[in-house]
Amino acid sequence: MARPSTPKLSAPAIAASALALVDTHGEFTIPALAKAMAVSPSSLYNHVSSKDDIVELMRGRAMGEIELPGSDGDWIDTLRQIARGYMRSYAKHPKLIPLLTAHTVRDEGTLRVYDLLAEAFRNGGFTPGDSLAAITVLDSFVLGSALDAAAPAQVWESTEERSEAWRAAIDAGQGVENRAEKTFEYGLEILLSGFRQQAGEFQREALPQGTESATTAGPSQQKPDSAA
Amino acid sequence: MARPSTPKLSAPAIAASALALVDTHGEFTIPALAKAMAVSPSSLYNHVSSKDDIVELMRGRAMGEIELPGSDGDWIDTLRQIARGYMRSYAKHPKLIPLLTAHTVRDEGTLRVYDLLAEAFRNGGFTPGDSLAAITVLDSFVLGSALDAAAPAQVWESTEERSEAWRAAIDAGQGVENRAEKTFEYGLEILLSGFRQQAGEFQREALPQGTESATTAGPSQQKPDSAA
DNA sequence: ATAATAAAACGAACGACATTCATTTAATGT
DNA sequence: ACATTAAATGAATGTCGTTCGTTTTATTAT
Repeated sequence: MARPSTPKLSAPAIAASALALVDTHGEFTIPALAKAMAVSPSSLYNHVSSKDDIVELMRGRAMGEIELPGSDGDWIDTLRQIARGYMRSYAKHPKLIPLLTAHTVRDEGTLRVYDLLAEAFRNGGFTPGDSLAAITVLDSFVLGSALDAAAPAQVWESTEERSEAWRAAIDAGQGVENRAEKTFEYGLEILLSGFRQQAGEFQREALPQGTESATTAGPSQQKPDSAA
Repeated sequence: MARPSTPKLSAPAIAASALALVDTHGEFTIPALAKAMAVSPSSLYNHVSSKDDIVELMRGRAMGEIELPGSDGDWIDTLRQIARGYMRSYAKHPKLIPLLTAHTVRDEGTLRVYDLLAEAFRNGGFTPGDSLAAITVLDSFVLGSALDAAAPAQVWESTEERSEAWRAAIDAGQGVENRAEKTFEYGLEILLSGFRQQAGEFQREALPQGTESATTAGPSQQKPDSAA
């Protein structure tokens, strides 16, 4: 076959098929992808420059589904929504994550997330240096959570030869709905509480006396206050 | 060459050479490893059953350097020491991490860490269910931090076309000594504070006073679920 | 001591993979 | 209409992970 009337391939189509392949089989290979698209392997290179390129396209596609909040609301709310959207984008394609971690980020949509995070922390009164640290912490947690959620058959199955406390924990986790998501929310609230507290300390330092005015950029949000 | 008087290979030696290769080149391949050991590629299979097997050996070697605390001290201190040791083991071999994330944990030394974590949280008064959530959160953060530290050329370089707040944060981070390590400590303390606070709430709930017995198990965290 | 067995190296070979290139044919622009 | 570009192809290349049969040497049992 030579050039067809209607093109069989395109960069987005390749990304979509590759993502579907990864979602089902956990890995993808050029021959397999070509077969899935009913095409010759070499044909792919008319639209894509390398396999890594395809991985980067998949990242963009997975991240494209994220809903980013405006910067109008409370900065903590903004952080929470970004982190959730980020995490959910990953959670939709668990098998993709190990591929992404081996490669450098180039996707514009992904980089845009860091802009919003930086602005949110600045709104919370963080210095640029503290913002970087906080962004890194949040990013690390989201990435780690995604990885953890992507490895279901990992540690969580091997109760052989393990401690009593560990087996009890595993047993308690059996049959819980959306455990990964709930766990993520749990850790996220801890981090947000820490950020909020730090922001409060900024304000206290800035004031002439030790008064706790919660009025300006207020810690308006309540602590998660578990079980009450 | 046939069987030599003194064996040129052994599983530990292969792991060591492979780890050295990964540390320097960021990747390793059977031919490259064989060449580094002055040996034929097929010879490796007399001591190792697959490439994944070698990866698992590398994990054990990297984790073997961890110093695990006894369970005598304060449970928060125990958690801190475990997390630090875990993180440092990873930090010594940053290039190794992307390889590990693609594979399931089998190494006994690594699994032992989860035993200690479970015991520490139980000592802190955590229910098994809450222990599992907390362990997962801590594990995710450590893993994500290690990944973040392993990707130096990642996001942190591209200040092109980014927001003002982001560029300011990046600038503030330039030239900081041990930024990754400091950032890890920062996030770790936030998490430990959250755990400590939750443990305090356990105790308060356990008191006979104004009891409002709420939830029984699970990551007793409720979504504050923001609007917008 | 000698014979049998297992261990440790090797080279050759296989199948899979990522990628390149020359070639063919169709669409597009002037 | 005609030149140029785009999109597919098959063939070919080099690498990689792995298996197998072979050879030589240690080790073990008798």
